[in-house]
Amino acid sequence: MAGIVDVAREAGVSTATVSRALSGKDYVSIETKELVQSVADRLGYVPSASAYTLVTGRTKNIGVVVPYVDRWFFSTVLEAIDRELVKAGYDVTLYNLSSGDDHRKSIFTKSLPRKRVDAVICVSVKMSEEEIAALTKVNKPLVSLGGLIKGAKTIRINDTAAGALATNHLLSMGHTRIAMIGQSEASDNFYGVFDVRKVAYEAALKEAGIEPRPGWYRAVPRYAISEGYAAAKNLLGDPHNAPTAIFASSDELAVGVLLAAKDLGLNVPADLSIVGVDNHELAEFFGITTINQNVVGQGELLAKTMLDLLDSPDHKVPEITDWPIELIVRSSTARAPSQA
Amino acid sequence: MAGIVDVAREAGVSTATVSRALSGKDYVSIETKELVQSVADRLGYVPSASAYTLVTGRTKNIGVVVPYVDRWFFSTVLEAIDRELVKAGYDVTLYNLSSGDDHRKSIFTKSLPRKRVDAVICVSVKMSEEEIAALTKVNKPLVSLGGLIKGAKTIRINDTAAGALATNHLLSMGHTRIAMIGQSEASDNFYGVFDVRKVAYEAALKEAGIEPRPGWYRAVPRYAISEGYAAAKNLLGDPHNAPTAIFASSDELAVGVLLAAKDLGLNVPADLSIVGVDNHELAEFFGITTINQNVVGQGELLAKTMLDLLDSPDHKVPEITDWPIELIVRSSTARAPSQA
DNA sequence: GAGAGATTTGCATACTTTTACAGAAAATAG
DNA sequence: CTATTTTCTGTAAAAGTATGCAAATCTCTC
Repeated sequence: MAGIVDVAREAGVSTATVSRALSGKDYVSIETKELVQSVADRLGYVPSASAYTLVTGRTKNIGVVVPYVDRWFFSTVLEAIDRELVKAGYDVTLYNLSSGDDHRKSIFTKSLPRKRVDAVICVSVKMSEEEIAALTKVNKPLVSLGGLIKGAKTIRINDTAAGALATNHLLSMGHTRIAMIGQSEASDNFYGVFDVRKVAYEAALKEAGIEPRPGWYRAVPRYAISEGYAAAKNLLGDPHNAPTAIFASSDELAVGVLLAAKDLGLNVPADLSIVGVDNHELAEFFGITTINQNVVGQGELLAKTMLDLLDSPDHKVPEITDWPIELIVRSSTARAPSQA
Repeated sequence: MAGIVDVAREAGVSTATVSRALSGKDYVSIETKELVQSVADRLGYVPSASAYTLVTGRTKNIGVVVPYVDRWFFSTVLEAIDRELVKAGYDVTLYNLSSGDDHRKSIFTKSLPRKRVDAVICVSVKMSEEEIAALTKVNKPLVSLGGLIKGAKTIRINDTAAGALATNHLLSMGHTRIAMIGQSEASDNFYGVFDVRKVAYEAALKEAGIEPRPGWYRAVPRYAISEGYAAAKNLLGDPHNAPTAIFASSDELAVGVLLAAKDLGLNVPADLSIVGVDNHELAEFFGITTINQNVVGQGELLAKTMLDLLDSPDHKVPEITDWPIELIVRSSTARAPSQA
């Protein structure tokens, strides 16, 4: 457990010189620098992070708040964020909201403001007014992905555009019987997109002169293959009154739809067109037409935005950045079957 | 930015009393306690983590090292670990080795020893001798999942038993033409199980008097549906010389095998039996016979073991704990087809 | 009422590092 | 060769909290 005084004594210099030699950001002769360096190595000296933080106020640590970590979107974006931050010399501590509501409070009132982190990144978390206030009060940079946090820089995809893009793609191919599977507002943690995409889907239908049928929107609690499968089985159950196209709010749901269709003997895309969202790895494998939202890219931009903010806190970043989306057409969509 | 001195002044007591009142672990009258509490609340005082750490030596923070975070096993186990640690009042900082090799070194030589964490948990990471030495030198509790780290408490499933269990299940149903798909040693980070399970599979075959065919073991770089699909297409390509059963080293691979079989017009389990490993959510959905390793349970035990160690460092924990596994028979395995 | 014990508080120190300040030595300019 | 600037190093003062020690108050008991 060698401290800075040990290496100072051993090297025959003051602790100030040791500090300067190792940080390398001030005048120090080349010889002493090398001497100190070698002594530090020999003693296995590593500066104490807490002392560093106490005196500088910087932690070199960023908090990342997520609703879950064991779901595709979040683990993927977390990986991307981590990679960027780590490149810049930051550690990341994880604040997982799914660990329980009682814990949630302590995250926002204790952990986050406790000078543990230099900044916080929120990924699709729904926060209360007080929580936002608690965070902004301590005056830490705050950027957010997806969720809408007043006063924080936010990056998101335009879910209205996404819903319209998917629906219009199907409409343009002659479909009029279009159903949708989206996420229900199941969790307090997750800033879901359930509503926005649904509204866009319905608006696009109306624009085309089609009245949306209430029974053709299905809300599922999670983006999982099994959920998409069950919902699709339901939607497609009655062959005489089934949609010819399904817009699934995630690719995992879309895969479930595809499998359900196969099990029902339906031909995709001849009998049923499917479009998903995400450009998940599975979408490529199953040939599913999807809306690419490049989750990794979003995570990287998020992290870079945060680093910018950290470098120059006064640097004005636009409040909301819309991340581009694009339709990727694969083999799960085709023209609507001619009305038999 | 109220400090302890501010609340002390405001409450008309000493900082020592404030500290004791808020920590609640020493004599302090009920009135002063409440007074201090209310003043602290009013001022929005939260103790500085770095000052606390500096004086106590404890960080209330645990480092978790993973090879990746965006893969099922790791995000699942991470979620479980986090939940347990958070319950006990610890934060977790994430050290993701996939962020690059240059960064990897700094994790083990800088971040981890820098008194940032009270302990470290390693999940299936392959570590060099020096890395282990660097960690044990700083004398921090270290527990490991899966990987084999000399001197650290390790929890793992017995992969030899897993390989034997799967293979024997197939043998017991009369299969003699059994192939296997496993993970290749692709990554420097990941302490893979490729070898152990393969050896067990071959041993079980030999024990049954069957000589394993080299071409019937396929190594894939990742546990992904697409990889399993491709490997299976390959294995099953020649109908006259195809296996009647495939042991896939993960359920995701097994799903890929299942889909490949379907595409080839094979009936599962009549024509082909499949057994996976993990008891992944998908295994239940697809009805795949698998070896349940209860990843969540492993993560929880891992975290609890760590907490035990933190409470009583001298408390002897067995070096290696074998986590129980069990065969879950579903509809993907059946007796071997009678030799036509 | 006195002594023993329990309870309550304050004083002062320690934890480890960075950095402003100042002074000394070396380099450069005129 | 002096005056100025640049380079180098040390001294000392923070940063914010926990805690050992001592002093003071209170509660009993005999």
